[in-house]
Amino acid sequence: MIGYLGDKQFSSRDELVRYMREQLLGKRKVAVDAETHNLQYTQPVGIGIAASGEEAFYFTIEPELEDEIPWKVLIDPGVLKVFHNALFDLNTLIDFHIDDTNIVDTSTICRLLCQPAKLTEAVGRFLPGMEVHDMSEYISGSQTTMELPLEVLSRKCCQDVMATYALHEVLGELVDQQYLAVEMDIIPILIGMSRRGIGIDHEERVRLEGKYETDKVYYGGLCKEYGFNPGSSQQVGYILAKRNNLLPMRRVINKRTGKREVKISTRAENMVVLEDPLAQAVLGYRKASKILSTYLRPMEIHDRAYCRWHTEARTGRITSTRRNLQNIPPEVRSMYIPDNEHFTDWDATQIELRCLAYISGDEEMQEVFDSGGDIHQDTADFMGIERRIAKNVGFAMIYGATAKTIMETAGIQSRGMAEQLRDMWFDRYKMAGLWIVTTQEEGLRNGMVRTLYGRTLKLPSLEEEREDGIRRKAVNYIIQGSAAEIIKRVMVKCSQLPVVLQVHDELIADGDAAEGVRKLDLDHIAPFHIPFKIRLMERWEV
DNA sequence: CGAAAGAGCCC
DNA sequence: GTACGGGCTCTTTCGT
Repeated sequence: MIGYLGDKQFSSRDELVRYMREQLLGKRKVAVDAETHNLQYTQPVGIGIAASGEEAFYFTIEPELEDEIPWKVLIDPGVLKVFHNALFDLNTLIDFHIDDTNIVDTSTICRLLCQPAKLTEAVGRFLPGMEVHDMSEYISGSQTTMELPLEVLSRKCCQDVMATYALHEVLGELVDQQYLAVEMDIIPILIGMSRRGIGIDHEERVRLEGKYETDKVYYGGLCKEYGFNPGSSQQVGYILAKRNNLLPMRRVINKRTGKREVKISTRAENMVVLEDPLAQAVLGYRKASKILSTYLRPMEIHDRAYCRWHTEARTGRITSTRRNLQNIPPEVRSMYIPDNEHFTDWDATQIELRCLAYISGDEEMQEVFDSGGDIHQDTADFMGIERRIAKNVGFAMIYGATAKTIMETAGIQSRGMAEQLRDMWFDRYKMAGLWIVTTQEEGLRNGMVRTLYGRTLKLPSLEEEREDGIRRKAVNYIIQGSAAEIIKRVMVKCSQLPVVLQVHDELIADGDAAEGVRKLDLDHIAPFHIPFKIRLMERWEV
């Protein structure tokens, strides 16, 4: 079936096909949207194509695929294909071998412009008068698009592509084209990673499950003897309080009931210091059950590990979802195995502090990095403290931590001591310190900051967040966002390698890619030096 | 049943 | 009297 939305009338299908041929073939740019069975990724049921903001065509996808026109257009690298959320559409259309080199994505453009990325919202803002609808207006919950009358789906899809086309006309030129190109190059890479997945050694998985199951049963049994569920922080809090353990209390207003409540915090950081063996049992239980329920059990039903990659993090970071593979604890990494004997791992060493050194223009810090020194050791030597603590202070600076949190995370006795450490850090790295302060002020004034490559990151407003929170974000967004965009450029440069995983400052490829990585000269990808540490391993190691 | 809260895993 | 940036997922709890 072919659908049409526009102001033409056709007396026959042949006439429509003829017209469509005229309108679509030979165009340099079209907007595309795929409709799927449901809101999860599945098979596409139809695609919409528009070569203008005024009319669009809809093709149902049938087994015979008799209509060759959409595919002729979509496989052509000479045609710019505009999507709104290309990551989704290209993934659903993967079996049709759509060209993915000449694409652009209006949702990414919206995000780069700090505008709402949802199609209905973006259209509402930039194309008032254009009609688009959210799928939720048509279907709810478990319903599928299949249950919609064809005409309704066709009309909706046509409206979406027309809007996407128009949105690109309006916004396309407003963003930095080079920056946009990197974002677009990332999309096929992420799809490739999503589809490739990672091998699982199920024998190893079973071994690990046995180990943590034993722990869980043991600690769980201990708690059961005392009649409470260690999985319930509420029960844990009451029991431990009754046994005279000192834990922090929080007075909080329950959002649902509006009543004031006192809550006992049973977080691990609060409980490790307790003498009570029951507290330690709870911690043992939590550790084991976390690893079982989040990292081991869910893999039982899967041959390989797959996740979906996204680019919507506020700082421009890439994230992994639907079985997050970016937070696998070292304890269970051994169950991930390569398809080709090895994994090759390369990571950008201390990329965030290097960003800070470069962006702030801090010469002391740059000097340490340029001479191949160890920044944390340098800090430690200057301050006369352990490296571990110096490292903590360094991170605290990037995160904008207060003296109190430095004290807690670095395990320092007094608050005064933590303040002293922070002051010494400012003294050692004067420019960086100055930059942090001025960045906070500018962030507060402008409501946004800019990264290394010029991406604008919006900060929360004073209505949404306290001033000190905004100050911290101003600094951190620049550092984290800049590191993220460097890594994205690295990924694009590594696009010929079989990369299976990205963990923020680290990439992992299947097989021995060490030589391939070395050849790419990644150390000079940014305007400053970033050494990449390359490792070859037989399974995912720590 | 779903949302919120609390916890804990990663960089 | 004062919460460290960005993520994701799991379990419990509680109101509907």
